[in-house]
Amino acid sequence: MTRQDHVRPTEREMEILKILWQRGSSTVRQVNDDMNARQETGYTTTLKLMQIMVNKGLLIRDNSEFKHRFEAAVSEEKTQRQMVGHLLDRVFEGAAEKLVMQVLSAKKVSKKDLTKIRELIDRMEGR
Amino acid sequence: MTRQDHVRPTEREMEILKILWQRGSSTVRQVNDDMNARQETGYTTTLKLMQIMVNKGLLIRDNSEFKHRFEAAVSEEKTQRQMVGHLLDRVFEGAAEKLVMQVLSAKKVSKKDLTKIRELIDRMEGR
DNA sequence: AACATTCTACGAAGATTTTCGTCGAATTAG
DNA sequence: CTAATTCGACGAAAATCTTCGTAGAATGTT
Repeated sequence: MTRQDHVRPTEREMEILKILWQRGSSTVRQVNDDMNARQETGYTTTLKLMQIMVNKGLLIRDNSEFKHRFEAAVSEEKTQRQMVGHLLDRVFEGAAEKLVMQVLSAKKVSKKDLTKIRELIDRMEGR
Repeated sequence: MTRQDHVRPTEREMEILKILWQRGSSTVRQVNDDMNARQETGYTTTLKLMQIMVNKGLLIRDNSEFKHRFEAAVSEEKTQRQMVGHLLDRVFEGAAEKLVMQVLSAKKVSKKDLTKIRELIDRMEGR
C-alpha cells in the first residue's frame, strides 16, 4: 500500500513527521514520548496514526525486529513546500509576495535572518 | 451565537470567505455559482456551510430581504495572519525565516514584488 | 515454567467536516 | 389565481480524522 505522493499530512500526522525528522528512525514508544511532551497522547493512538501513515506512504517501517522502527518517507523540505503551496492557493490566491509580507510584518525575524533573506532576494534578482 | 475569534476556517469555509472578500455582500446563489467555477457544489451544501459560518462568527447575515445577503465577518488580513501563524507553528516550528525562504525559493515572485519585500526588510532593519 | 510487561493489529467509538435530501414558506411565471 | 420555481431551515448521511479498548504475540523477569 505504499501510496502516492499527493497525500497532505493531517494535523497529528504532521507532529509525528516533525518528531521523526528530528529524531530519525524511531520506535513508536520514542515517538509517543516526544508526542506527550506537547500533548498527552495514548500509546495506541500514536501507534494507530503511524500505521495509517505507513499506508499513506508517509512513513517507512522496518519490522525486522520486535520493536518496529519507523522513519519519514517524505522529506521535510518537500513537505514544507507542499504545505506552503497549499496555503498559497488556499488563502493567498497564489500571491507569494503577500504571504511573505504577511510573515515579515506579523512575526519577529532576527536581523541575521533578515540579512539572509535579503541575500536570497539579491540572488534572485540576478546579481 | 455570534461566537468569538479563535475559529480557524476549514478548507471549504475558506473558499467561501475568499469569494466573499472578493465579491463583498452576496447571496447564497451568487456564492454557490462562484464555488462551482472551482468545484461542483450543490446549492444546499453551500447554504449549509454559510449557515454554520454565521454560527461560528465567520459571516454576517442580512435577512431583511427574501434572499439573505452574507458578508465576511473576519478580515482577509487577519485571517491570513491567523493561517500563516498556524502553518508557522505546525510545520516550521515558528521559524519565520525558513517559511520565507521556502516561499521565495519555491514560487516565482516578480521583480517588483521582490523590491517591495526588500523595502519592507529595510524598514524592519531600522533603515 | 509461570507471570508480568511491552508490543502490534484491529475494530470501532467520537469528533469534525462535508454533502445532500426533504420540507414548508416566499416569490415568480403563466 | 394556480402552478412552478427559488429560497432557507433542518436533520442526517457520508467522509475524514482522532482516540482508545481489547486481544493475542513476543519479550522480559523471577
